[in-house]
Amino acid sequence: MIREELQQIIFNAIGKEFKLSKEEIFLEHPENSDHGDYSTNVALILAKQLGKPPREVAEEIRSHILNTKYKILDTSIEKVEVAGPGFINFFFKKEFFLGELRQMVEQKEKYGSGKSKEKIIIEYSSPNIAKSFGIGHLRSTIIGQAIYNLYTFLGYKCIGINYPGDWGTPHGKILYQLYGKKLKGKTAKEQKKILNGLTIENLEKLYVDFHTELALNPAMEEGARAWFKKLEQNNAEARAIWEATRKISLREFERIYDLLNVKIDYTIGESFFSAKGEISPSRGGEDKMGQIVKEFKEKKLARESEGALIVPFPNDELPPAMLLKTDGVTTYFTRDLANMKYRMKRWKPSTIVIETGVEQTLHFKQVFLAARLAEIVDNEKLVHIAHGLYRSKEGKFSTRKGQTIHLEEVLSEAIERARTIIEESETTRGLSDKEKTEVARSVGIGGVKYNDLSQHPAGDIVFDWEKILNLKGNSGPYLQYTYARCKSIARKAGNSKFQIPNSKLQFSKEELDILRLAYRFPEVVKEAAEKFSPNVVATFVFEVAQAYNNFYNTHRVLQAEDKATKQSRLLLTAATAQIIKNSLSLLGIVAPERM
RNA sequence: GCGUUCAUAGCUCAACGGAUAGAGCGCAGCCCUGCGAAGGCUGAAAUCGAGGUUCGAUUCCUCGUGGACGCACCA
Repeated sequence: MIREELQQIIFNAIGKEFKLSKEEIFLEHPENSDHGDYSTNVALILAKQLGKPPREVAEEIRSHILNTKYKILDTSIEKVEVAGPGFINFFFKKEFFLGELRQMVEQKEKYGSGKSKEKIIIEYSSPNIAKSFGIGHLRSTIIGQAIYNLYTFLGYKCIGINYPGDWGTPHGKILYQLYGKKLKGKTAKEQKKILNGLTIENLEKLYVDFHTELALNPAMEEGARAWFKKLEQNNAEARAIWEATRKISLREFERIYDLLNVKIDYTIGESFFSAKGEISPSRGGEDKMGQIVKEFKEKKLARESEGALIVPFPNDELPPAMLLKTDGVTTYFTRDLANMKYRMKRWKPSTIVIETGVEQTLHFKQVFLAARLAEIVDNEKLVHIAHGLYRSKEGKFSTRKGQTIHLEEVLSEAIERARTIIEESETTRGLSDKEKTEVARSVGIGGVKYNDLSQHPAGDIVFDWEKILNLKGNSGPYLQYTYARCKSIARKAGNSKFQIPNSKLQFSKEELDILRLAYRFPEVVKEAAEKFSPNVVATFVFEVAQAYNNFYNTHRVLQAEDKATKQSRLLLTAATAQIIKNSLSLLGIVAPERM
């Protein structure tokens, strides 16, 4: 990667006595192209240490670079300049851009990919059983999937895990409601029939009703707890109802994942760790929670407090976390530790990434620290990606009050809007009804995904129908449209082979703008992965598309002035299409050839 | 009360301590007898407040203001 090569030659020039590692050498793309393609401020930093004027230091670095026989000086670099207070600016040769262009069209979907051999676990999605898939779970699902795609692209062996909430007291509530309202007094056979006919909406309504009715009848709380206890004790009836609700939910989630083009390698829910052996013998259900409690006791990391078993942290770095409640029941802290232990043992990853909402930040700090104290993990990297929440203009959505915005509703609405535009558009005239349906799906869903992924994961997202369904401006459809436009031109040109234009060819400003962006794709991917921020890719690809559209509106491709120009513009068009397609693919967005 | 985090244009968001703070929506105007107008161009419009560190601060530190999230028997 060109960026790394530049860092290397600067590193060689500044000498090892300065405390800057190669990776710390700051290189930016100046906004103003007069300042070059890359710019570094190292001279400004070193000037302080040396007590010399910054420009003088910059000049020294510059001549050191120019006086060393680097290959890229011949092949790629036009000039190196010292500018302003002491920036060193690098300008690229046309040959460099042409070389990158060639790689884009030759390497296609491999352009920018990496060869890491590390293993990384990514936990994402993790919806709750017996609730419909809300807009809130969209974030974890698609951010997690994008991270998965990014790391896979960089060569990592990724293990994607869905960790659904299929255990705990909320399930007691569902059981209580189901039994009391639908199953009471029925024979086993009748019950089975009723359970088979249930939908996710039924379950969700029961859950919401539970909380409204609870206000009038506080005894329900006790009833729910009793049902959960039955479940824990392997009561056959409780188990049958629970299994049924779980099955309904998982089937529903599969449908959504399919719609979203999300692929998850393993679904291992909370019950896997919580339920005792008898419940899930086929899944090796030994008492994983008990083992954790035992281990923490033996290592003297846990102590009793007010009747509960807690894990205090050294120097009160974090508030204590609870392993066992006063009634002896484990908590989700215990569960996540068991989870960590299980994953370390089964996969031996170098990194574990967990993607959840921000509200769990403290919890995962506690889990990670406790896991280190207990040596469940060693040098492995533990990362919690905490995404902000979807909220309405009024505040947070509450499942309990039934305010959830159903993802499916959003998706159908988006698909419908896309369909309307497709019907009006002339560009899709030749498409069959089936193809139009397919395109509407890609565009509608792509828009919803892009709306989410283009924002920094950490921030909250204000849910706005108009924005999420927007098909114009900085949106998924804008990118898809630009891609389809490029493809259309290629089709009209007969998809002829490209000849790499010779370096005498002059590029217009608009063409250079695209070239100066497109080659950054590999470093953008790397940065997005390192920061666990898919929005870095989104911002980048939007800029590329903008640059292309600007070019498109100022120059002709098919009717270019001469043959050589036409060739180079076709090449540029093909490369742009490739960059857009690769970027969208990392974001999990489909790029239709026509729309 | 304590902790974490955020505050950028009317709205929704970018910006790795760097050069003139970028976009989108919306608003005002312009551009298809030429490759896809789901497009392009032009314009108005912003760093919460007060200090500090720095050659240079939206970015780092302190204080204040306002919001979000969390702080042991929900996950």
